[in-house]
This record gives sequence, structure tokens and C-alpha cells, in this order.
Amino acid sequence: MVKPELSQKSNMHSVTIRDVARQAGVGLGTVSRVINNSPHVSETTRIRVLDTIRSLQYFPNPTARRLSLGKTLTVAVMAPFFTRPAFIERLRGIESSLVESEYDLILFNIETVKRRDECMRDLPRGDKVDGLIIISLSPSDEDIPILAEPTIPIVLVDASHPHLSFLSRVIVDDVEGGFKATQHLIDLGHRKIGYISDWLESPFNFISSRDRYQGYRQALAAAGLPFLQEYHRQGEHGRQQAQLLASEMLALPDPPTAIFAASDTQAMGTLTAAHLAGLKVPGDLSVIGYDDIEIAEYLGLTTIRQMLQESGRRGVELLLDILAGEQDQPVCEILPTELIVRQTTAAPATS
Amino acid sequence: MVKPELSQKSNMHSVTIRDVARQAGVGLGTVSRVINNSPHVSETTRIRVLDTIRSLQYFPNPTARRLSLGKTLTVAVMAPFFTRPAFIERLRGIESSLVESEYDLILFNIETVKRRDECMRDLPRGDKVDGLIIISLSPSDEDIPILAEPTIPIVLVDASHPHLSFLSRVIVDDVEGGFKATQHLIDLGHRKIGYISDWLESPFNFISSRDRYQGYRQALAAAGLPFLQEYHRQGEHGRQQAQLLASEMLALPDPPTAIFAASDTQAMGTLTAAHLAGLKVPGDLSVIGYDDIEIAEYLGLTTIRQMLQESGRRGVELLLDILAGEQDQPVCEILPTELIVRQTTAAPATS
DNA sequence: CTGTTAGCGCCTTCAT
DNA sequence: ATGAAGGCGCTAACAG
Repeated sequence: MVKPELSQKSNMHSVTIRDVARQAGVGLGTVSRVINNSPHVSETTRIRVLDTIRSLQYFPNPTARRLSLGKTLTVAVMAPFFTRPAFIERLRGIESSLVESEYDLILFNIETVKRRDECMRDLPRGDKVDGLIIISLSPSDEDIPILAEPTIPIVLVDASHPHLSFLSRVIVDDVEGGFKATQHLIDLGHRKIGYISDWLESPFNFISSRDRYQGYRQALAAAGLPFLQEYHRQGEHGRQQAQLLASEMLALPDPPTAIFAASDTQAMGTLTAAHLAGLKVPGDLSVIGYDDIEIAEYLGLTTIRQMLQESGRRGVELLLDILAGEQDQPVCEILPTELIVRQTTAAPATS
Repeated sequence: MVKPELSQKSNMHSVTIRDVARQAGVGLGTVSRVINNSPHVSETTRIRVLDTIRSLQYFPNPTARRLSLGKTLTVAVMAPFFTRPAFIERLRGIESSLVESEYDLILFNIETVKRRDECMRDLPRGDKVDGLIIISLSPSDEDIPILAEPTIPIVLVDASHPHLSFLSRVIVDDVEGGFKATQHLIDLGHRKIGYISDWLESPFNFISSRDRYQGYRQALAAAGLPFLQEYHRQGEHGRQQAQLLASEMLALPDPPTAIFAASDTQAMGTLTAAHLAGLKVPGDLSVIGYDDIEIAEYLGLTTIRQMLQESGRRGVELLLDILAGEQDQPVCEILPTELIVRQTTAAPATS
């Protein structure tokens, strides 16, 4: 009497909850209850169902569950991951924290403005994911209205926006970090301090370079040092680009004795530029980076450490809390920075 | 007459295909046809439907589509991504190639054997993803039966197994690469050549270290050089670990004049060890790495370049081809390696 | 406690 | 060309 009609679709048989029910001689509902650990199942039937589930090699179909549950059990992460080591570190933190949850991690790498805009528009709708983590991409003004009425919880990591205070976020005080870096150089006795950064105004709205720049300016001002336009160079992010910028700066008639690079990657380019210019670091030139990525220690690079992985972890935790309904109010966590002194900074040569 | 009953679920209104149909005054089927670009729709109704879709801000629910289609429109990538820069590079290639497709990318980072086994067991079932890319994790023997009858296409990148010739894969000839590296040192005049690697036998079954080791052995043999056990050190992967291994080796009564490290990361540790031992590179010690990760150029590290990103890209292409039904037979692509000579290798000091 | 039923939103025959 | 109906696999509400 058992018609071998396990499958309907062309591809292949897949044992369903119905098969289990029939085989175990119970109703669908009961099997479902067992699967979902409902307490309203007698121990005997539970065992019987569990047995046939095992013998039939049954696995609940995730897609069907999602549709029925109205949840995707998936979290999206947006960032231009591969442009900077720091983003990967943040991703690492996210992953490590998400593994323990029931959510899958789907990756949205953003390398173009077009894709940024698409994702900003589509993801918050919530038909694809239950939650969204945005790393380092500060939304543009056009995105605000969409994000303002999110169907799903959104958490910003290392990103912010004046009109987005209603979103939970974990940020780092880059103004302070920039201040610390500059102050460190000042404390060493430097008075001619350069700053090398990304474009302060970019389509991707990275705020970190801007904030660090603010800190740089503030530290100079606080020390009564003048801000010189030619001591600030900006360009595309990257080692080579930074190297060029640094070379330009070092070719100045009156070059700086110390350079603050907006990231460790850019600091590396700066080191190369110094080398090419025949300058000893830190003897002739001090260099300080930002981020404390893994390679920084190896290079002996003085830098500002920020809690990269931790930021990802905390972002996930905030998101999961909201998802679990344990958090209604938006939370803003500020992660500290720390000056890590290594071998690329020292007092300036007595001129 | 329009009852405002857009929603049923507790959470919130979401305009469905039914709403569009009603609003446009057509049947559900027609709307579906329009969505899926079926040719069997008159131009006039198509336009009308398209209009109301736009005005209603309708977006087909992905989960429902997946269930109905029997496809998840998702691809999984498995690897211990964060343990090595090379994996991230491969991931980068995968992402860049997958972005142009209709598939989402879901990430499975493997840091423990337990998780490796779980993923190996669950993912091939195909209820979660339509395709699977496994990076650098060679399946264990227990996994073979599962992988042998995969519900979904699986592509191996930088991984292999004698019993897995039925899977498409893109690999690199690490034996040859190891040979090249060693031969380069031999050509320079070195006769005492060390090899520093991961554990040749590891629970994760990384085959690359083993293969490079083979190449190393072969090159020595071909040159009539003896293989000395004390010139081969293995340990956990990582810069610090490699540094220790290298230090041990350099502390030998008769230390090698050149060291081949199984990865650039390990080469970096070796460089540190040399530095600490007061050895100049390449004057007193030659060092060659493997991978040519981004930092290698910066460090001036001589190394064996492999096409990291390309491997990921090709892996995705193979998978998409199978998914599109354009490829039945398993394909095995072998990517070439290339010797990149920089500043860490030279002829040995005349002793 | 348990079986049955009605959706979840969409796709796809099957008639018309 | 198009509308109606059945089904994808599962959950949840409703009777017993």
C-alpha cells in the first residue's frame, strides 16, 4: 500500500516530515513538536519519533522552516572586506561570535558604490536576512530614510551618522585615537608632524580618516603647533599610494620629522618612502600607524591599537540581543584605543 | 471593498504576489510569469503588472521562491579562513566571481575538527545550499562516502584526495612548487637546505605542506644532496611557531645555509629567527617562502607564487558551470607556480 | 497529549 | 495569453 512516491520534484528524493509521521504512525504535528522540542509530547512517542527520524535519516528542510517561521535565520554582513586587513579582522570577530548562534552568515563584499547602494536598499527589507551588520560604511544621506524604518535590526560597526542615533552601533573613538597618536609624537619632541590619510571625503563615507584627522588637528592646536596644509596629504587607500604621498611630503623643502599614517597599511608605505629617501626610522623620521593589524608587531611599528575583532564580536552580540527581543533601546558602545610604542618612533634628531 | 488585510503574520505587512495580482486585476500566475520573464504574457498586461509592482514596492520573497523552486540560490564556502592570509586571498577570488551570479555566499569558517566534520556531513545534503566549495580541507576517509554521493555539486580548491577524483577541483602543483623553491637554492650553490613546515600529518589534512615536502625531497635527491632529518622541522602553522623551529635549526652545530619555509608566514618567522641569531639575510642565510601573499613583496621575500585569487575564481566558475548543467564530467585544473626572486636569497657565503 | 487543518509566498501545470 | 488550483516542507492554531 505504500506508494513509493517520496519525491515529486525532478531532482531527488528527500525524506520529509510526512514520511517520518507515516513511518512512526503519528501526525505531522507531533513530529514537528518533537523537532522543536515542544514539551507537549509524551516521552514514549518522542522516543519513537526520534528513532524513526534517525533511521530515516530525516533532516528538516531549512527553507521550508524559514518560510513557515517567517524568519531567514541568516545575518548579513556588509563591508569592503578585502580592501583592508582591519575589515577582515572585524569579520573574524563577527564570525567567531555568530558560529555559536543559529544564524548563518552571508557575506556582502562592497567594492563599488553601486553595490553599496543596492545592498543598502535591499538588505534592510528583511526578506533575505533577519539582521544586518554594516562595517565601516557610513550610510549616505539618501540611505537614511530606508534605514530609519528598518524591517530588521541593523547594527553599525565602526560606522556612524548624525541621523542614525536610533541604530545600535559599536564605534571607536578615532578622534581620541588620532589625538593620542599625534600627542605621542609631540611628547617625543616633534614639532613638524605630517598626516597621511585616505581621501577625507570619499563616496564610501569612511569616517575614520576624518575623525583621526580631527584628533590630529586638535593635538596640534592643543600643543600650540600650527597646522600646515602641506603636511597633510590624502589619496586612495593603499600602501603604494601612501608611499607616494609620503615621498612627496618628504621632498618638501622643510619636511616633517614625524608622520602619522591613518592606518598601518599606509604606515608601511610611509616606511618604504623613508627608506627610499635615505632616511632612518626612527632616527631621521618617526612613523606611527593606526589599527595594530597583525603585521604591525612584526614590523615593529608604533601604532594605535583598536579592538578590531572585539568590535565584530560586540556587534554580533548587540544584534543577537535585539533579535532575541532582549534589547529594545539602541545601544552605542565605544571601544577604547591604545598607544602601542614600538620601534618606529623616537625623539627627533637634534637639528 | 478593499479589505486592508495585507498581512497575516504578527510582524508586519509585506506586499505579496497576491496583492499585486489583485491590484493589477490579473491572476497570480500572470504576475509570477512577469517576474520570471516568461514570454507568455501580452505586452500590455506585462506593463500593467510591472507598473503596479513598482507602485506597490513589491519584491518577491526569496524564501518562498526557494521553497517553490527547490533551490536555495546559495553557495557555501568552507575553509579555515582566518588561519592564513592565503585563504583570505582565495575567498576574495571566490567572492569576486560569485558576485556576478544570482547566488549568495554563505561562509563556513572551520577552526575545529568538530566543525569540519559537521560541515562535511551536513552541507553536502543540499538542503541549505546548492553548491559547495571546499578550500584546502582535504576530506578525511570517513567523509568519502558522503561526498561520493553528493546531492549537490562540490568543488575542491587546493584540496584533493585519492578517492575523490570524481569531484571537480582546482589545485596547484605543490610538489613542483616545492621542487622549484629548493632547486632555486641549489642553483645558488646551497647544499645545506632546511625545510620548515606545518605538521605533515594534521587532523585537517592540509596536503600542501606534504606536497611541498615531497618536492623538497625530490630536488635534494635530484641534486645528489642528502636529506637530513634535522634539517626538517615541523610544527603548528604560524609566524611565532616557525620562528622557534627556525631558531632551533639555526642553533644546530652545522646549521643550514638556506631555509625553505612552507609558507610566507613561516618565512617571516624564519627571518626573525635569523635576525635574532645575528645572521644577515641573504648574506649568512637565504630564505624562501611560498604563496607570495601581499606582504611578501613589501618584505622583499623570495617566494613561490601561486595564483591564490585565481584559484577561487576558477573554483566558482567550475561550480557555476555544473549548477547550470553545462558540465557533467569532473574537471581537474592545475594552476602553475612561479618562482619570484627578491632579496632574501643569494649564494651562500664562501666557507 | 495528539491528529488535523490552514497557511507561509511563490511557481507551475492544467484547463480555458 | 491567462486564471485557478495544487504543491514545495514545515509550523502553529484548533479541536479533540
